[in-house]
Amino acid sequence: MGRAPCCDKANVKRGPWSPEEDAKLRDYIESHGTGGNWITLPQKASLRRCGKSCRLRWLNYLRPDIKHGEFSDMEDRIIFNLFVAIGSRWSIIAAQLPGRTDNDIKNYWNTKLKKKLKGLLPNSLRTPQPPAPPPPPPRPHLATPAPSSQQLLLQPQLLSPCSKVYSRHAYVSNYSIGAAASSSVGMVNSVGNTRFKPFTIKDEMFLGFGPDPGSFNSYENQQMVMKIKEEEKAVHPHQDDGLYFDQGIYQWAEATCNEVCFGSQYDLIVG
DNA sequence: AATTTACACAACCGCGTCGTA
DNA sequence: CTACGACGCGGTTGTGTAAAT
Repeated sequence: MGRAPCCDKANVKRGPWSPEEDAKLRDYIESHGTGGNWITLPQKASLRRCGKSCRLRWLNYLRPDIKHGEFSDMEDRIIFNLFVAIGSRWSIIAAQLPGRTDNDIKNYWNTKLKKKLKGLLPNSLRTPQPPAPPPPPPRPHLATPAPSSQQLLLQPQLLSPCSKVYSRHAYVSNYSIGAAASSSVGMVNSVGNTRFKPFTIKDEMFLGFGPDPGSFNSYENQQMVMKIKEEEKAVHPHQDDGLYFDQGIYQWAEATCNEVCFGSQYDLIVG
């Protein structure tokens, strides 16, 4: 016994929407709203379409605030960074890109961005994965050497407690994330409200995440971020902590980065 | 010019979740 | 507590079009 279909498929039109159907749906929603019930909407709007199809058409195409056209470099980075951090959670990623839909981003990722990323990875790290290389030498300027991503992959116990946020994708890919959410936990729990500032990273950069000093993982890094935070606070006394952090880190990253790069090899530091 | 292939994106499908009776 | 309906999400498929042969 399968699930009952959501509509009578025999009496419902499928396939591409005509301009007339678009106009009917748009007119109806603009004058009546969705009424909170997509199932009954097509009948009310005199459309021979499934309610689900109407919902999709409206949300992904007809909504007035939809942004069509090319993705910007900044949008590319946000998508890339979030995908590495949280995987294929398209709706969450879309929440960070005003005017873009989850479907749009998913298509864009599958058709373009994935290839773009693949082109940027060194041959040795493209799928299938080769045998594990020897671990990189410890970073000289860290008080305590951070585990390499390879080590993290092999020793998953090292990932707690913050691994919930910067998920397995980061370690498995052996590639960096360059995203700072205002709170590493908030990013997952209340992503809709999270200020998100993307930036690119380079090999020599060491980043901690989150405005809470406890989430940093090297003393030097913590000091650096706290310093930036204080400076930001002096300049923008009316903004809250999360924003100081994001702006400060962003500026720091910009100042440290000489060139823009995706997927630069990088040892992810887990707080 | 005709055909094939590759690509982009719109649309569908099925499942999980949530709210409600 | 349970059943049911509706919604939302992510994976997959379908379709139109441009590029290549």
